[in-house]
Amino acid sequence: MKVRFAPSPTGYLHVGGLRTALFNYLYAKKLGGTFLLRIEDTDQSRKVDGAVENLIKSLQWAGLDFDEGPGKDLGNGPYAQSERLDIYHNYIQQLLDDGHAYKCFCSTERLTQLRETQAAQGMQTRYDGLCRHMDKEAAENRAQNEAFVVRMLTPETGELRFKDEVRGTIVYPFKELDDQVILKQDGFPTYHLANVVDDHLMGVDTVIRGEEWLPSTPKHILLYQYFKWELPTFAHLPLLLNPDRSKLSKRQGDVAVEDYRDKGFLPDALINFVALLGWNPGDNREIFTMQELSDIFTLKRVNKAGAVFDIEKLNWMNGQYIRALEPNIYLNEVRQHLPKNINADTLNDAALMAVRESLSTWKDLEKNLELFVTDDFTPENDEAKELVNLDTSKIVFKAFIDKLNDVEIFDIDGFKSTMQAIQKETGVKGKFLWMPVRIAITGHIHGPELPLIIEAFGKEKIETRLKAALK
RNA sequence: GGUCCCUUCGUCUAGUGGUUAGGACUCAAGAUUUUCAUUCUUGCAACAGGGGUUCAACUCCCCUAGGGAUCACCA
Repeated sequence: MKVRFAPSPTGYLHVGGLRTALFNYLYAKKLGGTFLLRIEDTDQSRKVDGAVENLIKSLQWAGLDFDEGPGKDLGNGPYAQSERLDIYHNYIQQLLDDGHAYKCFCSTERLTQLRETQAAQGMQTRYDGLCRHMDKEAAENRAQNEAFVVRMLTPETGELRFKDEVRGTIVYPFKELDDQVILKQDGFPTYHLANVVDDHLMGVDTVIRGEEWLPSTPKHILLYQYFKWELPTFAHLPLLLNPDRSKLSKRQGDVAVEDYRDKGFLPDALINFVALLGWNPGDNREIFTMQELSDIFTLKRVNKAGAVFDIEKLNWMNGQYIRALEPNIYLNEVRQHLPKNINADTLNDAALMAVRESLSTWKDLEKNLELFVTDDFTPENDEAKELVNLDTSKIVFKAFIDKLNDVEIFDIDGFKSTMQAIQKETGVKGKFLWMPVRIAITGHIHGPELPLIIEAFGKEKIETRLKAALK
């Protein structure tokens, strides 16, 4: 069993592409098959430097390693279509010889004009077949010194019916099919031809791709029939949508996988989130490792309707992942995702642990960590000022300073019992006991749990700030 | 516009003829007797509409409406 992910190198990996790649990957792992990566770079005008490297990097970041593809030749390479031109030419010639394709000399201008008049008349825009029945010999002669493209011949009547694993049987009337160009003037094949030839030659037997390919699937099937090749299984995935339900696109938010990486999302969380878009396990579980996903993945549970990419839920899920990290892994990750303006040396592990529960993404580190790196601890507003200046607060501060030499203050349980002791001594309790201490040492009304702050701050810092608050 | 696909809470979804239509995110309230957060509890919130079929339809069929994709010498 072999599946493939066949993106065109546009410069980055789209999250929709990530979802397609993921489903292919999961399906291959589930069935013990091969996950192949092929680069569909037949459009020279859209070449982007470094796009392939970037694509592979994003795939790897997400944990989707391919078994076969660029750099991993299993005997079916090369895996970039721009390096397979001779192969395509052979098959196109075969189609020509068999009468399943013909050379077309129509100019771009004529075709554009044709489309315009058709559109103006409310007609379907399609090739009018001018070169379709041209004498073969005449065509060969013209081809000697005229530019041409090759079009595949499509039946004029009848219908094509095929089975889609997620949608069931789909029927297209042949008259809807245009004589698709399969070889461009520049000598490159179009997607349709290259895709079919490669899938066959590379042994791909299951095609899992986005729904946008559904309308061109009949053309691909026709090609398989012309070549007398065995048809692969098709499964068209529902689209990922913008909040307005149009196809997920730039302008309405981030679509590149690297954008999500840069915004501080964990690869596992992104994968988990995207897996649940258009697929579900059939029970109420929502958090899955890659292994769990591949164990239970099945095309039968893929939905038909498009799914809105809801960033709110991704945020929530990412927070779940951050909180579920083993402490040492968490610490290591945080240090790698520290904002540039924060010096890692100024932060101890206790401070990093203190902010963990308030993180949704690594990007939240900056604002949450601020109180641990700043020297400013003046009360943030009038309410805060009032609380530190209360008579009872001063009493609490004094009592606290007296106990500063007890080491156990600085661990969580020790601090709690110290506070209880102070409560007993001073009679101050609740909000009036805790808040003044918080504000005196951080300046803020809100923040992580006080014991965690105390642990992270250490004696010296607390002493100076408490003494300052007494004045 | 033609063709094809789709339609359960705002969003992601469960559901396969008989259910108080379930879960999750978001939002609201409460609790965790220090805040925010976390966590927990509770709550708000949906079968697009109309016809059939059936003792019985969210579930099956038809129509309508709405949404989407696609109609390139781009993938």
